[in-house]
Amino acid sequence: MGTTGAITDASLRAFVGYDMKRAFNALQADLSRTLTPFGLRMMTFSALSLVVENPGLRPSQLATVLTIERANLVVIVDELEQRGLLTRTPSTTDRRAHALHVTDQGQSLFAKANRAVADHDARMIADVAQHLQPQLKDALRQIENSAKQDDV
Amino acid sequence: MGTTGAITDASLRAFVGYDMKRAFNALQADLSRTLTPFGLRMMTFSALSLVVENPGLRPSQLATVLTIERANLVVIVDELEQRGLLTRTPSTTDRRAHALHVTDQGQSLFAKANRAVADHDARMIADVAQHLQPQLKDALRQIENSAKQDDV
DNA sequence: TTCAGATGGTTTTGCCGCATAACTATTATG
DNA sequence: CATAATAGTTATGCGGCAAAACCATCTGAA
Repeated sequence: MGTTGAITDASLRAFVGYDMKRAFNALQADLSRTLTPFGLRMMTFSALSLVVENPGLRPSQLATVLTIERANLVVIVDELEQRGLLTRTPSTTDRRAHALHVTDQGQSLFAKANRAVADHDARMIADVAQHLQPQLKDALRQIENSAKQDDV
Repeated sequence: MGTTGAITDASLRAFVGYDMKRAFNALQADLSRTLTPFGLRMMTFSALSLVVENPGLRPSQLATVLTIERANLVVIVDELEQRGLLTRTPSTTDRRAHALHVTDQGQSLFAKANRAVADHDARMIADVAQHLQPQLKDALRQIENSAKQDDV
C-alpha cells in the first residue's frame, strides 16, 4: 500500500467547495439508498414533492424550480405518470400547457418516502451541533446565491 | 406565467440535503467557469493538485483519495499526461505500478489555476459571516463522515 | 386581423461523472 | 509453487444534464 507514507489532500481541503463535494457525494449515496425501496431517485422524489406542494403546476414551472431543462423533465414526468403517481392533464386556460396533479397512490407513496427522507436527513446532520444547523442552512443558501449572481 | 401564484419548494427546503444540492450545483457551475480558461475540469484540477502535493503517488492511490474508481482515473491521467502536465513513469519497486509526477508545465499551470480557484472559493463564501466559515467546513466534514459510516 | 416572435411540450443527441465487469501483468501468500 | 490479491487498463452502460430542433399554441404589435 502507501509505502511512501500517507497521501494528503490538505491543499484541496482549504476549499469549501471540496468539502462540499465530498459531503454532498456521501449524502447523495445515502439518499439513494433511502429512496430505492420506494422506486424513487433524487429527482423523481423532488418532482413528486413539488407537485404535492403545488398541485396543478405545469412542467415548465417544475423544471424552473428544479433548475433543470424542460427537456429533461419530460422523462421524469413520464416515469412518474407511468407508475400512476401523478397525472398530466391538459390545461383549461392554455392548450399548450399541462397541469400536474398527484394521484392518491402518489400521495400515499410520497408520504412514506418523505418520512424516510426526513429520517435520512436528520441522520446526516446528527453530528452537527443543534444550534449550528440553522446556520448551516443559511450558509448553504448564501453560497447558492453567491454562485447564482455570477450566472448573470 | 404563474397565474395561480408563486411556486414554493418549502417542503424540500426543510432538508439540508436539498439546500446542499442547490448550493453545490451553483458552486460547481461557477468553478467550471473558473477552470475553463485553464483547460481544466473539477476532476482534472483535483487530480493535478493531489499529484503536486504527493509527488510519485500511484494512480490507485489517487483514485482512492478522489473516491472514484481506478477505471475512471485512467482517462483523467491520460488527459493530463497528453497535455504534458504530468508524467506516468514505471515504479522502480513494483513493476505493476506507475508513479505520477507533475511536469514543470503542470506545476506552472496548477499554480495559476489554484489561485483562480482560491479566488472563486473566497467569492462563494463571501456572504457567510467570517466566524461561521470554519464551522461550515466542520459541519460539511461531519456530514461527509455521517454518510460514510452508513456505507459500511 | 394578421403575422412574427415568444412560449410549452417533446424528441433527439451528446457530454460528463461514475459504476461494473472483464482482462493482463505482476506481486504476495499459504 | 499454486492461488489469491493487486495495479493498470479497456469496454460498456446508466443517470444527470445541456443544446438543438421541432410542432402547437399563444401574444403583441403593425
